[in-house]
Amino acid sequence: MYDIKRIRRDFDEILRGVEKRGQGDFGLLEIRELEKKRREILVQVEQLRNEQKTKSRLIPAYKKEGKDPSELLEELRGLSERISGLDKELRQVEESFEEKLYYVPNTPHKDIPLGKGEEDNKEIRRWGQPRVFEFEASPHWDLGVERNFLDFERGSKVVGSRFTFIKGACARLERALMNYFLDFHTLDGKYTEIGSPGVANRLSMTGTGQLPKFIEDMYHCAEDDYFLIPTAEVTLTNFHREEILPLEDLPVYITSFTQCYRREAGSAGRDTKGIIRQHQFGKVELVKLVEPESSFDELEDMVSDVEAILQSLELPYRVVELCSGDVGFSSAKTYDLEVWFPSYDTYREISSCSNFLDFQARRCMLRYRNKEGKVDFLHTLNGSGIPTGRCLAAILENNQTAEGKIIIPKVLRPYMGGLDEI
RNA sequence: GGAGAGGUGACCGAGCGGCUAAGGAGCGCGCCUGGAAAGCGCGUAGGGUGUAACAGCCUCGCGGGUUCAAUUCCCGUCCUCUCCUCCA
Repeated sequence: MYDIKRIRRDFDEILRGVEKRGQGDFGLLEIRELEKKRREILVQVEQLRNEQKTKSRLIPAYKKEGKDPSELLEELRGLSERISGLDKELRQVEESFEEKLYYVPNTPHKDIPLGKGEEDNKEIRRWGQPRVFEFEASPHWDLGVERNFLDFERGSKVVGSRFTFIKGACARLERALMNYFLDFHTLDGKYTEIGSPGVANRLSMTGTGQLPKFIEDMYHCAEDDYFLIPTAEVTLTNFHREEILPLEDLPVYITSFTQCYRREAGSAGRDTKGIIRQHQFGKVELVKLVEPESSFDELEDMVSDVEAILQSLELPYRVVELCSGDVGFSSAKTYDLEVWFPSYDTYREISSCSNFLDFQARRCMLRYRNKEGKVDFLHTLNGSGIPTGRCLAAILENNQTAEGKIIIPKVLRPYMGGLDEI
Protein backbone atom coordinates (compact mmCIF):
# COMPACT_ATOMS: atom_id res chain seq x y z
CA MET A 1 0.00 0.00 0.00
CA TYR A 2 1.11 3.47 -0.71
CA ASP A 3 1.52 6.38 1.65
CA ILE A 4 -1.35 8.79 1.29
CA LYS A 5 1.14 11.63 1.06
CA ARG A 6 3.14 9.87 -1.62
CA ILE A 7 0.01 9.47 -3.71
CA ARG A 8 -0.05 13.24 -3.92
CA ARG A 9 3.64 14.06 -4.09
CA ASP A 10 5.06 11.21 -6.15
CA PHE A 11 1.97 10.39 -8.13
CA ASP A 12 3.63 10.23 -11.54
CA GLU A 13 6.44 8.06 -10.25
CA ILE A 14 4.01 5.58 -8.75
CA LEU A 15 1.85 5.54 -11.85
CA ARG A 16 4.83 4.91 -14.12
CA GLY A 17 6.08 2.19 -11.81
CA VAL A 18 2.79 0.36 -11.60
CA GLU A 19 2.26 0.60 -15.34
CA LYS A 20 5.42 -1.45 -15.83
CA ARG A 21 3.33 -4.43 -14.82
CA GLY A 22 1.49 -4.01 -18.09
CA GLN A 23 -2.01 -4.01 -16.66
CA GLY A 24 -3.00 -0.37 -16.73
CA ASP A 25 -3.16 2.16 -13.92
CA PHE A 26 -4.93 -0.02 -11.31
CA GLY A 27 -7.39 2.80 -10.65
CA LEU A 28 -4.72 5.26 -9.60
CA LEU A 29 -6.23 8.19 -11.50
CA GLU A 30 -9.48 7.73 -9.65
CA ILE A 31 -7.62 7.38 -6.40
CA ARG A 32 -5.96 10.73 -6.96
CA GLU A 33 -9.34 12.40 -7.39
CA LEU A 34 -10.63 10.84 -4.19
CA GLU A 35 -7.54 12.02 -2.36
CA LYS A 36 -8.19 15.60 -3.49
CA LYS A 37 -11.79 15.41 -2.45
CA ARG A 38 -10.82 14.01 0.91
CA ARG A 39 -8.62 17.00 1.67
CA GLU A 40 -11.29 19.47 0.61
CA ILE A 41 -13.82 18.01 3.00
CA LEU A 42 -11.29 17.50 5.75
CA VAL A 43 -10.39 21.18 5.90
CA GLN A 44 -14.05 22.12 6.30
CA VAL A 45 -14.72 19.49 8.93
CA GLU A 46 -11.73 20.54 10.97
CA GLN A 47 -12.76 24.19 10.95
CA LEU A 48 -16.32 23.41 11.96
CA ARG A 49 -15.22 21.08 14.67
CA ASN A 50 -12.98 23.70 16.11
CA GLU A 51 -15.88 26.15 16.19
CA GLN A 52 -18.07 23.56 17.81
CA LYS A 53 -15.58 22.76 20.52
CA THR A 54 -14.86 26.37 21.32
CA LYS A 55 -18.50 27.38 21.55
CA SER A 56 -19.76 24.39 23.43
CA ARG A 57 -17.21 25.10 26.13
CA LEU A 58 -19.08 28.32 26.81
CA ILE A 59 -22.13 26.49 28.04
CA PRO A 60 -20.94 25.62 31.53
CA ALA A 61 -19.97 29.27 31.96
CA TYR A 62 -23.43 30.40 30.89
CA LYS A 63 -24.99 28.10 33.41
CA LYS A 64 -22.77 29.36 36.16
CA GLU A 65 -23.72 32.96 35.43
CA GLY A 66 -27.37 32.08 35.11
CA LYS A 67 -27.49 33.18 31.45
CA ASP A 68 -29.92 31.55 29.07
CA PRO A 69 -27.96 29.30 26.71
CA SER A 70 -30.86 28.38 24.44
CA GLU A 71 -29.73 30.60 21.57
CA LEU A 72 -26.24 29.16 21.67
CA LEU A 73 -27.63 25.66 21.91
CA GLU A 74 -29.69 26.30 18.81
CA GLU A 75 -26.61 27.41 16.92
CA LEU A 76 -24.63 24.41 18.12
CA ARG A 77 -27.36 22.05 17.05
CA GLY A 78 -27.09 23.38 13.52
CA LEU A 79 -23.33 23.14 13.64
CA SER A 80 -23.49 19.59 14.88
CA GLU A 81 -25.76 18.64 12.01
CA ARG A 82 -23.47 20.15 9.41
CA ILE A 83 -20.50 18.35 10.89
CA SER A 84 -22.11 14.96 10.96
CA GLY A 85 -23.24 15.42 7.36
CA LEU A 86 -19.78 16.37 6.17
CA ASP A 87 -18.23 13.70 8.30
CA LYS A 88 -20.35 11.03 6.70
CA GLU A 89 -19.31 12.28 3.30
CA LEU A 90 -15.68 12.28 4.37
CA ARG A 91 -15.90 8.75 5.60
CA GLN A 92 -17.40 7.55 2.37
CA VAL A 93 -14.61 9.17 0.40
CA GLU A 94 -11.97 7.74 2.70
CA GLU A 95 -13.44 4.25 2.60
CA SER A 96 -13.66 4.30 -1.13
CA PHE A 97 -10.14 5.68 -1.37
CA GLU A 98 -8.72 3.04 0.90
CA GLU A 99 -10.63 0.20 -0.69
CA LYS A 100 -9.25 1.14 -4.09
CA LEU A 101 -5.77 1.65 -2.74
CA TYR A 102 -5.71 -1.91 -1.42
CA TYR A 103 -5.96 -3.13 -4.99
CA VAL A 104 -2.94 -1.20 -6.24
CA PRO A 105 0.15 -3.41 -6.45
CA ASN A 106 3.66 -2.46 -5.42
CA THR A 107 5.93 -0.66 -7.87
CA PRO A 108 8.48 -3.01 -9.41
CA HIS A 109 12.01 -1.98 -8.56
CA LYS A 110 13.59 0.17 -11.26
CA ASP A 111 16.41 -2.25 -12.00
CA ILE A 112 14.37 -5.37 -12.65
CA PRO A 113 13.85 -6.51 -16.24
CA LEU A 114 10.86 -5.09 -18.07
CA GLY A 115 8.51 -7.68 -19.44
CA LYS A 116 5.04 -9.09 -19.73
CA GLY A 117 5.29 -12.53 -18.21
CA GLU A 118 7.31 -15.59 -17.34
CA GLU A 119 9.09 -15.61 -20.71
CA ASP A 120 10.74 -12.26 -19.93
CA ASN A 121 12.26 -13.36 -16.63
CA LYS A 122 16.01 -13.29 -16.48
CA GLU A 123 18.14 -16.25 -15.53
CA ILE A 124 20.87 -15.10 -13.17
CA ARG A 125 22.88 -18.28 -12.55
CA ARG A 126 22.77 -22.05 -12.48
CA TRP A 127 24.21 -24.50 -10.01
CA GLY A 128 24.82 -28.20 -10.58
CA GLN A 129 24.31 -30.36 -13.64
CA PRO A 130 21.02 -32.09 -14.40
CA ARG A 131 21.69 -35.78 -14.01
CA VAL A 132 22.00 -37.93 -17.13
CA PHE A 133 20.04 -41.10 -16.48
CA GLU A 134 21.36 -44.41 -17.81
CA PHE A 135 17.81 -45.75 -17.53
CA GLU A 136 14.30 -44.42 -18.12
CA ALA A 137 13.68 -42.07 -15.20
CA SER A 138 10.18 -42.12 -13.73
CA PRO A 139 8.20 -39.06 -12.84
CA HIS A 140 7.60 -38.84 -9.09
CA TRP A 141 3.90 -39.58 -9.44
CA ASP A 142 4.58 -42.97 -11.07
CA LEU A 143 7.45 -43.78 -8.79
CA GLY A 144 5.43 -42.67 -5.78
CA VAL A 145 2.55 -44.98 -6.59
CA GLU A 146 4.78 -47.93 -7.54
CA ARG A 147 6.68 -47.69 -4.30
CA ASN A 148 3.49 -47.13 -2.29
CA PHE A 149 4.83 -43.73 -1.18
CA LEU A 150 2.07 -41.55 -2.59
CA ASP A 151 -1.64 -42.31 -2.55
CA PHE A 152 -3.50 -39.98 -4.86
CA GLU A 153 -6.72 -41.97 -5.06
CA ARG A 154 -7.36 -42.02 -1.36
CA GLY A 155 -6.47 -38.35 -1.16
CA SER A 156 -9.24 -37.62 -3.63
CA LYS A 157 -11.63 -39.95 -1.87
CA VAL A 158 -11.11 -38.57 1.60
CA VAL A 159 -10.90 -34.93 0.60
CA GLY A 160 -10.86 -34.08 -3.10
CA SER A 161 -8.54 -33.37 -5.96
CA ARG A 162 -5.04 -32.09 -5.18
CA PHE A 163 -4.90 -33.77 -1.79
CA THR A 164 -2.51 -36.66 -1.37
CA PHE A 165 -1.52 -39.11 1.32
CA ILE A 166 2.17 -39.71 1.78
CA LYS A 167 3.15 -43.01 3.33
CA GLY A 168 5.85 -44.93 5.09
CA ALA A 169 9.50 -44.07 4.58
CA CYS A 170 8.48 -41.29 2.20
CA ALA A 171 6.41 -39.63 4.92
CA ARG A 172 9.41 -39.92 7.15
CA LEU A 173 11.55 -38.34 4.47
CA GLU A 174 9.23 -35.36 4.33
CA ARG A 175 9.41 -35.07 8.10
CA ALA A 176 13.20 -35.22 7.82
CA LEU A 177 13.10 -32.34 5.36
CA MET A 178 11.04 -30.24 7.73
CA ASN A 179 13.44 -30.80 10.58
CA TYR A 180 16.50 -30.35 8.44
CA PHE A 181 15.30 -27.04 7.00
CA LEU A 182 14.40 -25.64 10.39
CA ASP A 183 17.67 -26.77 11.91
CA PHE A 184 19.58 -25.37 8.97
CA HIS A 185 18.17 -21.89 9.48
CA THR A 186 18.07 -21.79 13.24
CA LEU A 187 20.89 -23.82 14.76
CA ASP A 188 23.49 -21.16 13.97
CA GLY A 189 21.17 -18.62 15.59
CA LYS A 190 20.48 -16.68 12.41
CA TYR A 191 16.71 -17.16 12.31
CA THR A 192 14.44 -17.63 15.30
CA GLU A 193 12.04 -20.51 15.01
CA ILE A 194 8.39 -19.69 15.58
CA GLY A 195 5.54 -22.12 16.05
CA SER A 196 2.75 -20.44 14.17
CA PRO A 197 -1.03 -20.58 13.99
CA GLY A 198 -2.28 -22.05 10.74
CA VAL A 199 -5.09 -19.57 10.38
CA ALA A 200 -5.16 -15.81 10.37
CA ASN A 201 -7.81 -13.13 10.60
CA ARG A 202 -8.90 -10.73 7.89
CA LEU A 203 -6.69 -7.88 9.07
CA SER A 204 -3.57 -10.01 8.89
CA MET A 205 -4.48 -11.36 5.48
CA THR A 206 -4.94 -7.79 4.29
CA GLY A 207 -1.67 -6.78 5.88
CA THR A 208 0.46 -9.04 3.74
CA GLY A 209 -1.61 -8.45 0.60
CA GLN A 210 -3.54 -11.71 0.18
CA LEU A 211 -6.73 -9.74 0.73
CA PRO A 212 -8.78 -8.21 -0.64
CA LYS A 213 -7.60 -9.02 -4.13
CA PHE A 214 -6.88 -12.73 -3.91
CA ILE A 215 -9.76 -13.83 -1.73
CA GLU A 216 -10.87 -16.46 -4.24
CA ASP A 217 -7.62 -18.34 -3.68
CA MET A 218 -8.06 -18.53 0.11
CA TYR A 219 -9.83 -21.07 2.29
CA HIS A 220 -12.21 -19.18 4.53
CA CYS A 221 -13.77 -20.21 7.85
CA ALA A 222 -16.94 -18.20 7.61
CA GLU A 223 -18.10 -18.55 11.22
CA ASP A 224 -14.98 -16.96 12.63
CA ASP A 225 -13.94 -14.97 9.57
CA TYR A 226 -10.58 -16.73 9.74
CA PHE A 227 -8.54 -17.83 6.76
CA LEU A 228 -6.32 -20.87 6.42
CA ILE A 229 -2.91 -19.38 5.74
CA PRO A 230 -1.54 -19.82 2.21
CA THR A 231 1.96 -19.36 3.65
CA ALA A 232 3.53 -18.60 7.01
CA GLU A 233 4.49 -15.26 5.50
CA VAL A 234 1.08 -14.09 6.74
CA THR A 235 1.49 -14.95 10.40
CA LEU A 236 5.21 -14.18 10.57
CA THR A 237 5.02 -10.79 8.89
CA ASN A 238 2.00 -9.85 10.99
CA PHE A 239 3.74 -11.02 14.16
CA HIS A 240 4.89 -7.46 14.97
CA ARG A 241 1.92 -5.75 13.38
CA GLU A 242 1.04 -2.32 14.78
CA GLU A 243 4.25 -2.25 16.77
CA ILE A 244 7.07 0.26 16.79
CA LEU A 245 10.25 -1.75 17.15
CA PRO A 246 13.31 -0.28 18.83
CA LEU A 247 16.36 -0.11 16.56
CA GLU A 248 18.26 -2.63 18.66
CA ASP A 249 15.67 -5.32 17.88
CA LEU A 250 16.54 -5.15 14.19
CA PRO A 251 16.99 -6.97 11.96
CA VAL A 252 14.27 -9.51 12.81
CA TYR A 253 14.89 -12.91 11.20
CA ILE A 254 12.14 -15.45 11.83
CA THR A 255 11.15 -18.78 10.38
CA SER A 256 8.33 -21.23 10.73
CA PHE A 257 7.13 -24.53 9.39
CA THR A 258 3.41 -24.56 8.65
CA GLN A 259 0.96 -26.26 6.41
CA CYS A 260 -0.12 -23.92 3.62
CA TYR A 261 -3.54 -23.90 2.03
CA ARG A 262 -4.35 -22.60 -1.41
CA ARG A 263 -7.49 -23.08 -3.44
CA GLU A 264 -5.44 -22.75 -6.62
CA ALA A 265 -8.30 -20.90 -8.25
CA GLY A 266 -7.50 -20.28 -11.87
CA SER A 267 -4.94 -23.03 -12.20
CA ALA A 268 -7.37 -25.86 -12.98
CA GLY A 269 -5.70 -28.34 -15.26
CA ARG A 270 -2.16 -27.21 -14.46
CA ASP A 271 0.22 -29.68 -12.89
CA THR A 272 -2.57 -32.09 -12.12
CA LYS A 273 -0.16 -34.98 -11.81
CA GLY A 274 2.02 -35.43 -8.79
CA ILE A 275 2.43 -33.29 -5.73
CA ILE A 276 3.84 -30.16 -7.34
CA ARG A 277 0.59 -28.24 -6.98
CA GLN A 278 -1.48 -29.26 -3.98
CA HIS A 279 -4.18 -27.50 -2.00
CA GLN A 280 -2.18 -28.24 1.13
CA PHE A 281 1.57 -28.41 1.50
CA GLY A 282 4.17 -28.03 4.20
CA LYS A 283 6.65 -25.22 3.96
CA VAL A 284 9.39 -23.60 5.97
CA GLU A 285 9.13 -19.88 5.43
CA LEU A 286 11.75 -17.21 6.08
CA VAL A 287 10.74 -13.68 7.01
CA LYS A 288 12.91 -10.64 7.60
CA LEU A 289 12.00 -7.26 9.02
CA VAL A 290 14.79 -4.84 8.26
CA GLU A 291 15.80 -1.20 8.00
CA PRO A 292 15.02 0.30 4.59
CA GLU A 293 18.64 0.95 3.62
CA SER A 294 19.60 -2.68 3.82
CA SER A 295 16.62 -4.43 2.28
CA PHE A 296 18.14 -5.18 -1.11
CA ASP A 297 21.28 -6.61 0.46
CA GLU A 298 19.06 -8.62 2.76
CA LEU A 299 17.30 -10.05 -0.26
CA GLU A 300 20.58 -11.28 -1.76
CA ASP A 301 21.47 -12.75 1.60
CA MET A 302 18.16 -14.57 1.83
CA VAL A 303 18.59 -16.03 -1.64
CA SER A 304 21.99 -17.33 -0.66
CA ASP A 305 20.48 -18.99 2.42
CA VAL A 306 18.04 -20.87 0.22
CA GLU A 307 20.74 -21.72 -2.31
CA ALA A 308 22.85 -23.18 0.45
CA ILE A 309 20.06 -25.59 1.32
CA LEU A 310 19.60 -26.74 -2.25
CA GLN A 311 23.34 -27.18 -2.63
CA SER A 312 23.51 -29.22 0.53
CA LEU A 313 20.82 -31.49 -0.91
CA GLU A 314 22.80 -31.62 -4.18
CA LEU A 315 19.80 -30.61 -6.24
CA PRO A 316 20.57 -28.76 -9.50
CA TYR A 317 18.84 -25.40 -9.63
CA ARG A 318 18.86 -22.00 -11.22
CA VAL A 319 18.11 -18.52 -9.94
CA VAL A 320 15.71 -16.39 -11.94
CA GLU A 321 14.92 -12.72 -11.53
CA LEU A 322 11.27 -12.01 -12.20
CA CYS A 323 10.41 -9.31 -14.71
CA SER A 324 8.06 -6.41 -14.09
CA GLY A 325 5.08 -8.26 -15.53
CA ASP A 326 5.59 -11.40 -13.45
CA VAL A 327 6.62 -10.02 -10.09
CA GLY A 328 3.98 -10.62 -7.39
CA PHE A 329 1.38 -8.09 -6.29
CA SER A 330 3.11 -6.96 -3.10
CA SER A 331 6.69 -7.39 -4.25
CA ALA A 332 9.15 -4.89 -5.69
CA LYS A 333 11.77 -7.47 -6.56
CA THR A 334 11.65 -11.24 -6.58
CA TYR A 335 14.09 -14.05 -7.24
CA ASP A 336 12.67 -17.46 -7.97
CA LEU A 337 14.78 -20.51 -7.32
CA GLU A 338 13.94 -23.33 -9.65
CA VAL A 339 15.01 -26.90 -9.16
CA TRP A 340 15.59 -29.44 -11.91
CA PHE A 341 12.74 -31.91 -12.51
CA PRO A 342 13.59 -34.75 -14.92
CA SER A 343 9.89 -35.47 -15.50
CA TYR A 344 9.27 -31.98 -16.80
CA ASP A 345 12.70 -31.84 -18.43
CA THR A 346 13.00 -28.35 -16.99
CA TYR A 347 13.47 -26.29 -13.87
CA ARG A 348 10.42 -25.74 -11.69
CA GLU A 349 9.93 -23.13 -8.98
CA ILE A 350 10.79 -24.32 -5.49
CA SER A 351 11.38 -21.03 -3.74
CA SER A 352 10.50 -17.41 -4.18
CA CYS A 353 12.33 -14.66 -2.32
CA SER A 354 10.95 -11.14 -2.37
CA ASN A 355 11.63 -7.67 -1.12
CA PHE A 356 8.36 -5.87 -0.43
CA LEU A 357 9.96 -2.61 0.64
CA ASP A 358 7.44 -0.81 2.87
CA PHE A 359 4.40 -2.08 0.96
CA GLN A 360 3.36 -4.68 3.51
CA ALA A 361 4.70 -2.65 6.43
CA ARG A 362 2.25 0.15 5.67
CA ARG A 363 -0.63 -2.24 5.53
CA CYS A 364 0.52 -3.80 8.80
CA MET A 365 1.59 -0.56 10.49
CA LEU A 366 4.91 -2.24 11.04
CA ARG A 367 7.35 0.43 12.16
CA TYR A 368 10.61 1.09 13.94
CA ARG A 369 12.41 3.99 15.53
CA ASN A 370 15.35 4.99 13.38
CA LYS A 371 18.74 6.47 14.27
CA GLU A 372 17.25 9.96 14.52
CA GLY A 373 14.57 8.68 16.86
CA LYS A 374 11.91 9.14 14.18
CA VAL A 375 9.24 6.55 13.50
CA ASP A 376 9.51 4.97 10.08
CA PHE A 377 8.20 1.95 8.23
CA LEU A 378 10.25 -1.21 8.11
CA HIS A 379 10.97 -3.18 4.98
CA THR A 380 9.72 -6.74 4.87
CA LEU A 381 11.11 -9.71 2.97
CA ASN A 382 10.18 -13.30 2.72
CA GLY A 383 11.27 -16.44 1.00
CA SER A 384 10.44 -20.10 0.95
CA GLY A 385 13.13 -21.93 2.76
CA ILE A 386 11.77 -24.34 1.46
CA PRO A 387 8.55 -26.28 0.82
CA THR A 388 8.74 -29.92 1.83
CA GLY A 389 6.32 -31.21 -0.81
CA ARG A 390 8.03 -29.96 -3.92
CA CYS A 391 11.39 -30.75 -2.44
CA LEU A 392 10.26 -34.28 -1.74
CA ALA A 393 9.15 -34.63 -5.36
CA ALA A 394 12.49 -33.27 -6.56
CA ILE A 395 14.42 -35.76 -4.44
CA LEU A 396 12.27 -38.67 -5.59
CA GLU A 397 12.96 -37.80 -9.20
CA ASN A 398 16.57 -36.72 -9.08
CA ASN A 399 17.75 -39.39 -6.65
CA GLN A 400 16.02 -42.46 -8.07
CA THR A 401 17.96 -45.59 -8.99
CA ALA A 402 17.30 -48.10 -11.76
CA GLU A 403 15.71 -50.32 -9.11
CA GLY A 404 13.26 -47.61 -8.09
CA LYS A 405 15.04 -46.84 -4.84
CA ILE A 406 15.62 -43.32 -3.58
CA ILE A 407 19.10 -42.26 -2.48
CA ILE A 408 18.83 -40.16 0.67
CA PRO A 409 20.91 -36.97 0.45
CA LYS A 410 23.81 -37.16 2.90
CA VAL A 411 22.63 -34.25 5.02
CA LEU A 412 19.28 -35.94 5.61
CA ARG A 413 20.63 -39.29 6.72
CA PRO A 414 20.93 -38.30 10.39
CA TYR A 415 17.24 -37.46 10.23
CA MET A 416 16.47 -40.86 8.68
CA GLY A 417 18.08 -42.99 11.30
CA GLY A 418 21.20 -43.31 9.15
CA LEU A 419 19.44 -44.83 6.13
CA ASP A 420 21.19 -44.09 2.85
CA GLU A 421 18.34 -45.18 0.64
CA ILE A 422 14.68 -46.04 0.83
C1' G B 1 -20.75 -22.90 26.17
C1' G B 2 -22.28 -20.24 31.28
C1' A B 3 -21.10 -16.32 35.24
C1' G B 4 -18.11 -12.26 36.74
C1' A B 5 -14.01 -8.50 36.24
C1' G B 6 -11.21 -5.57 33.04
C1' G B 7 -9.08 -3.15 28.32
C1' U B 8 -6.68 4.69 29.23
C1' G B 9 -0.35 7.93 27.18
C1' A B 10 6.30 3.04 24.30
C1' C B 11 5.12 1.33 30.90
C1' C B 12 1.98 1.67 35.76
C1' G B 13 -2.38 4.13 36.98
C1' A B 14 -6.58 7.89 38.31
C1' G B 15 -10.75 9.96 35.84
C1' C B 16 -16.85 7.80 35.33
C1' G B 17 -21.05 13.88 30.90
C1' G B 18 -18.08 20.02 29.67
C1' C B 19 -12.44 22.88 33.61
C1' U B 20 -9.69 20.44 26.82
C1' A B 21 -6.50 12.97 30.19
C1' A B 22 -4.39 13.75 37.50
C1' G B 23 -0.19 11.35 39.52
C1' G B 24 3.93 8.22 38.99
C1' A B 25 7.87 5.05 36.33
C1' G B 26 11.29 5.10 32.41
C1' C B 27 13.98 8.05 29.03
C1' G B 28 16.32 12.97 27.45
C1' C B 29 18.24 17.85 28.74
C1' G B 30 19.60 21.22 32.63
C1' C B 31 20.69 22.67 37.89
C1' C B 32 23.12 20.77 42.16
C1' U B 33 28.16 17.64 43.02
C1' G B 34 35.28 16.73 43.15
C1' G B 35 32.39 12.62 40.73
C1' A B 36 27.95 9.91 41.46
C1' A B 37 23.28 8.79 43.96
C1' A B 38 19.41 11.51 45.96
C1' G B 39 16.95 16.12 45.21
C1' C B 40 15.05 20.09 42.04
C1' G B 41 13.42 22.22 37.12
C1' C B 42 12.01 21.43 32.04
C1' G B 43 10.77 18.08 28.11
C1' U B 44 9.07 13.48 26.58
C1' A B 45 2.82 9.09 21.74
C1' G B 46 1.01 8.30 16.92
C1' G B 47 -1.74 9.94 12.61
C1' G B 48 -3.49 13.01 9.08
C1' U B 49 -4.56 18.86 7.48
C1' G B 50 -2.60 23.57 6.50
C1' U B 51 2.13 26.35 7.33
C1' A B 52 7.90 30.25 6.93
C1' A B 53 6.88 29.25 12.06
C1' C B 54 2.93 28.92 15.36
C1' A B 55 -1.79 26.60 15.08
C1' G B 56 -5.92 23.67 14.87
C1' C B 57 -8.14 18.33 14.02
C1' C B 58 -8.34 12.85 15.12
C1' U B 59 -7.02 8.59 18.34
C1' C B 60 -8.97 6.41 26.00
C1' G B 61 -9.77 -1.99 22.51
C1' C B 62 -13.15 -1.68 18.05
C1' G B 63 -18.08 -0.31 15.85
C1' G B 64 -22.83 2.02 16.48
C1' G B 65 -26.35 5.16 19.46
C1' U B 66 -28.01 9.23 22.96
C1' U B 67 -26.29 14.61 23.59
C1' C B 68 -24.92 21.21 21.83
C1' A B 69 -20.83 18.17 24.14
C1' A B 70 -18.80 11.12 25.51
C1' U B 71 -12.75 8.42 28.31
C1' U B 72 -17.39 9.08 31.20
C1' C B 73 -24.29 7.00 29.69
C1' C B 74 -26.73 2.96 26.31
C1' C B 75 -26.24 -1.19 22.63
C1' G B 76 -23.14 -4.51 19.88
C1' U B 77 -18.42 -6.75 19.17
C1' C B 78 -13.26 -8.40 19.93
C1' C B 79 -9.44 -9.46 23.32
C1' U B 80 -7.38 -10.51 28.45
C1' C B 81 -8.07 -12.50 33.47
C1' U B 82 -10.94 -15.51 37.37
C1' C B 83 -14.61 -19.35 38.40
C1' C B 84 -17.81 -23.21 36.32
C1' U B 85 -18.76 -26.54 32.06
C1' C B 86 -16.59 -29.30 28.04
C1' C B 87 -12.23 -31.34 25.81
C1' A B 88 -6.92 -33.24 22.79
